[in-house]
Amino acid sequence: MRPSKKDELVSKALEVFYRDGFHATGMDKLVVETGVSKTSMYKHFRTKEELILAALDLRDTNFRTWFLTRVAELADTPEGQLIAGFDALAEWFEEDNYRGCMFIKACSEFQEVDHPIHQQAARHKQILLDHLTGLAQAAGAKDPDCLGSQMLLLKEGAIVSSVLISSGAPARDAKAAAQVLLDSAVKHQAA
Amino acid sequence: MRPSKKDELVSKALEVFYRDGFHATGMDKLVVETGVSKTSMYKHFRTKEELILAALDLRDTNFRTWFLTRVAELADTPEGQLIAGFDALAEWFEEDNYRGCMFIKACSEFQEVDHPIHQQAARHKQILLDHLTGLAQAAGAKDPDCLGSQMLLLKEGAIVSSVLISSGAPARDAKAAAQVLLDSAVKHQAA
DNA sequence: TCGACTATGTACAGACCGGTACACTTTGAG
DNA sequence: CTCAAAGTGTACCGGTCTGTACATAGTCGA
Repeated sequence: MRPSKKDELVSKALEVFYRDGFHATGMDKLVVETGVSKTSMYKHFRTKEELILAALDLRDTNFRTWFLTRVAELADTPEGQLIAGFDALAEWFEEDNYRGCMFIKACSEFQEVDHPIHQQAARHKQILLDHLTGLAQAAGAKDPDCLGSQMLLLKEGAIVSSVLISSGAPARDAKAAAQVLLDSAVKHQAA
Repeated sequence: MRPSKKDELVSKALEVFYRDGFHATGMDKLVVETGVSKTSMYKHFRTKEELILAALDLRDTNFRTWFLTRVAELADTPEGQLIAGFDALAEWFEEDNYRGCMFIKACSEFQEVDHPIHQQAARHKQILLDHLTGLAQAAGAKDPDCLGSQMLLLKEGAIVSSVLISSGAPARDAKAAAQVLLDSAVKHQAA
């Protein structure tokens, strides 16, 4: 099938970028790994940046789909889902090829705030934030924006820490923290 | 003076690496920015990696010195210092040239866990973690390891979020979260 | 079978990478 | 002043980067 060819390239590029980084991955390496010719590659993507953006877009879709699905499997109340997110993270951290958050890395390598890659990463995080804020609101938190932001903080922190200390432990600590914050925010509401 | 020349090179390299990233910064650019010749540069540092390690070492010293000093100025009890750390972060986020955490970026660009650069970054975080755990213990937390880890999680999360959304707001949310966690951990202890 | 058109592969351009060879300038001892 | 040792600047190495020109192979209507 023709259209899947491009998707296949993006998928493979995503894998290599995630594994080796953006600047450290040359188009030559991608050409070798995907098996297509350079010409074909540049037919589908005019520049490397366009390929990176496509890879990030795929990553955004994949990750959010996986995360939302997994969380929905683990819990069916807003409160439960906020907490379950950290169990999902813990599972992610245990994966063999876990290398941290691709969007954090993208922002590390492309730092200018107005860079398309930076902005795409920011968009991804914003969507997650909106989701968490929505859950916080549904859970009846006193200040949903604050609680949502805090949940995201804990998630980012857990991701970064898990990479830096090569351990899944941060997910557990983050989950415990989330529980305390959630209880506090909801209790405040009730009081 | 001889030793200061090398320090000067490291200092300038640190600035450029922090601003532009590691892979994106070539030795040629550093040579131009520092004004020395390439030969001199390679007299002081045998490889680029050695220069990066020296820059990270300087960063480690500078950051920890600044952080500990600032926190000590802001509070003089363990509890107060745990919270004041987030005020210090907020000030950092407001700096003009703020670009996030250099060590997170280093790990993003050099992902192999056994890479010297990765390990040096991990060491930096470990020292911070030990410090925070110590404060948590002094504050009388029930589980100092957990609380210290959570404080670090919130810090990392705030740093990452502040970069991704280009705002200092995460520091405020992280501080609020830290206060709740601290109260909870200490109250548990008393109960 | 032909011929126009599209997709692919190869080989290369021009710039830049980390790193070095070597000629040069400066310095200090005698 | 002489001369060797140390420090400096320039020009360059092979390799790799992103991106392209061009020749070839495959496809489809007539």
